[in-house]
Amino acid sequence: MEILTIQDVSRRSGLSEPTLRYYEDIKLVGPIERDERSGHRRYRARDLDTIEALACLRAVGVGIEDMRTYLANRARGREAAAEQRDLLLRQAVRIEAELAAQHARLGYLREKASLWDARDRGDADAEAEAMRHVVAAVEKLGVLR
Amino acid sequence: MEILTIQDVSRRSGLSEPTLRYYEDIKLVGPIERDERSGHRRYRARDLDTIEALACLRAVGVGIEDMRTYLANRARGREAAAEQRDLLLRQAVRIEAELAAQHARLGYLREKASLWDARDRGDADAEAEAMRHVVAAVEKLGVLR
DNA sequence: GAACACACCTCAAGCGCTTGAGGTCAAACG
DNA sequence: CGTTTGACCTCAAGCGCTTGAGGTGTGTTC
Repeated sequence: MEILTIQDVSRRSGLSEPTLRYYEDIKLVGPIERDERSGHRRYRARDLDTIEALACLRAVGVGIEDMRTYLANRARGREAAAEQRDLLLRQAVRIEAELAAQHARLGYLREKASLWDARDRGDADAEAEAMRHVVAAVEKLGVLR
Repeated sequence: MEILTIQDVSRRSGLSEPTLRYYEDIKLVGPIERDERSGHRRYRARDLDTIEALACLRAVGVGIEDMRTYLANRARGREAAAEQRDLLLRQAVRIEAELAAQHARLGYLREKASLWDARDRGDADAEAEAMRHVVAAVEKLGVLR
């Protein structure tokens, strides 16, 4: 029955100390026990388990409300397994879309950079060429119109 | 010399109306002319040009301060071309890193989903197997320690 | 025993927007 | 000619944290 400081938990979970305090404020975790004298947070191993799971979800861009749902499903166990799976699959689909978007963004940046590179070198032909590539990349970005 | 409403600009740039107002508030663009009677914003073609450029930068995750730098470089023209190119390349590198991170995230979500799927089906063997995959995926996520 | 470092605490403000409430103006309808 | 519709306005609060200020507690050093 080990006791962990907020620093320990921060290091092991990858969440910052303010984030850990924040998660407690909004009752996503805890309430966490406190040291009588100092008022400092004292985490238990069970708290760490939960927090590590949340850290993974956060890393994949899951929002607070979905985290609450996740914890609730987890508490219900096998009974809510199908819902849990679907929640995770929906997130996976989201990430796939973002992945495609990132590719388009990268293309745009590279083309735009080479446009300014051509300008820097004073190469008018390369500049005109790069301009066309930028226009094409912007289309893929799907942002304008 | 066409006049554009905020709605026009929103549609063409892909930025929401509140975002356009916000950008004016923080003096990233404008000040934009107003209709005498109604006080509504009236955009000119030059405004739209700037805003479209900002929309692309925003789409690729460039922050407000870097946008300011970008606009300043652009105003300086060829003279600041090298700086402009470097700013864009730095962003490209950032996106590449995020791309790799997204792959890891996607892997984690897929494995975790199949873990809960196994639980849902009550397949203990598949569950144990999926658990190992999850652990491996978490490593790649690089979040816990 | 005083002074320091260090980990922790709380509280408030900032980021880059989004959402919503509440109100104004202009044209169109009955 | 009153009213509805629609696009616009401003202002305030919310999101999910991060950053910073200002203060307390504990353990080590001189």
